[in-house]
Amino acid sequence: MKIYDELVARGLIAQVTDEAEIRDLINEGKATFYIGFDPTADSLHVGHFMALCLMKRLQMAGNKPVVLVGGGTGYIGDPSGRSDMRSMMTPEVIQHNCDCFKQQMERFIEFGDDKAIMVNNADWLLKLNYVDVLRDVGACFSVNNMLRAECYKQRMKEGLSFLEFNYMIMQSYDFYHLFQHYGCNMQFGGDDQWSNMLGGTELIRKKLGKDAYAMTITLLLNSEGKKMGKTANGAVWLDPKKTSPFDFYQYWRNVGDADVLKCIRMLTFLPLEKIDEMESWEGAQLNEAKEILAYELTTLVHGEEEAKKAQQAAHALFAGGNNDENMPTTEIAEEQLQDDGINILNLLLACGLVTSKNEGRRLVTQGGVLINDEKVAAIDVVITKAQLTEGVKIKKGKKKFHKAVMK
RNA sequence: GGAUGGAUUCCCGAGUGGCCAAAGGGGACAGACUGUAAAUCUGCUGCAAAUUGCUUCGGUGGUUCGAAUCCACCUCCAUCCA
Repeated sequence: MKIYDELVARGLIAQVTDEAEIRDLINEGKATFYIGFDPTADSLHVGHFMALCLMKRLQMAGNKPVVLVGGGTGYIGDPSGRSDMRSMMTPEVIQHNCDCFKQQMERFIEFGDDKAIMVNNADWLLKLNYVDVLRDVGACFSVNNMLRAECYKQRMKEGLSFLEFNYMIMQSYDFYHLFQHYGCNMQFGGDDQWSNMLGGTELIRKKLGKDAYAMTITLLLNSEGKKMGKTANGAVWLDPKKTSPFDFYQYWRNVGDADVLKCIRMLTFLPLEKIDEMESWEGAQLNEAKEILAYELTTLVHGEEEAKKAQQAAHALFAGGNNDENMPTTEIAEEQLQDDGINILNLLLACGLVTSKNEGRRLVTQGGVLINDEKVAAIDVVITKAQLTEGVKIKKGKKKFHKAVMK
């Protein structure tokens, strides 16, 4: 099966400008394609992960990836799919984020002279002269058309600044620039980028009279139609310091039944035949599929060793074992004790399991805290120094485990 | 530049002088049921201390015994007019 058909079979492709052309191009490894990443944080997250995988797949098929970090567009902020204006980032922050991105990407994509390259649009965007740009590319854009673009629809109701309105133009300019200087003939991106990407192909056609192509990746939505990779605490990060491999593993281990197969298909590199076999699994059997999903993805992002550790830790905790080797641990210092013990609320707080004593109080009252597998009955329970020296296992709710020991 | 409306606790959204830590919904969290799923039901949702104190309703001042609520100024946003 050729790469294009594989992408289709995996459900990765959302929209394309010209299917026949694109199929030939990437099947024959003749595409030089770019994907843009806006440096809005100091780590990539699951949303970017799909794009990285896609780049990897295309690279394996002989195509040349161009990673574009939005050091320049970061100054503007993409209004697509946002309901409010992004707070402006300082140049220092943008630069720092770009650097972090680069480090993380090197895990996934092979960079090198004839392989993938990374560029930063700050290198050309920041030098632009306003009037020149207006004359040069501004003339090619119809405001009427831009206003019709899906990415601005929502913001038309809530207010859209001129700054953000220009995001599409900057992104289009990027494509135009890459087309000319790097022979980049194709752009990939999330489906929410569709109109921005079309802006680029239009610009290239108008300025150069040549065809360039665009293709969007299906957004990874769960069965409720929400973007995956987001939790209440924010995104699921690829940086192990921001989302531990265990938490990363658990995120995928806990996806809904309806979403497992879709995730496996879209995100893992397992052969399609194997995935098709899983299609018939149902009920509790899907738990197996979830483990496969979690293991595969953790391996891709954090390496096999970390994936194994995470899986073992999960088995130990949920399958009733007592192995607490890989449990997150907090060390309690002598001065945190009072009369050779620590109150349960203070302990929860010290371990970062609650953000306030009130929250801890609620939790304990509702029976949500277990120490060494025994329910904590009252808020005035004290954990003794002797217990802490042994190490205590704290269970918060159903899925959060933590260990506390004396320093 | 002018007119009008608006800014409330994580989000949406009530509240228009004391009974307001602030209705209702969503989300989050916890419990029951389960398969570390979904659905459902229950509880819970500012901070601290035993029924009390402290901080909160865009910002700064003011009126009042008492302000989310009234007044002044400021900031930001939307709609209409230019």
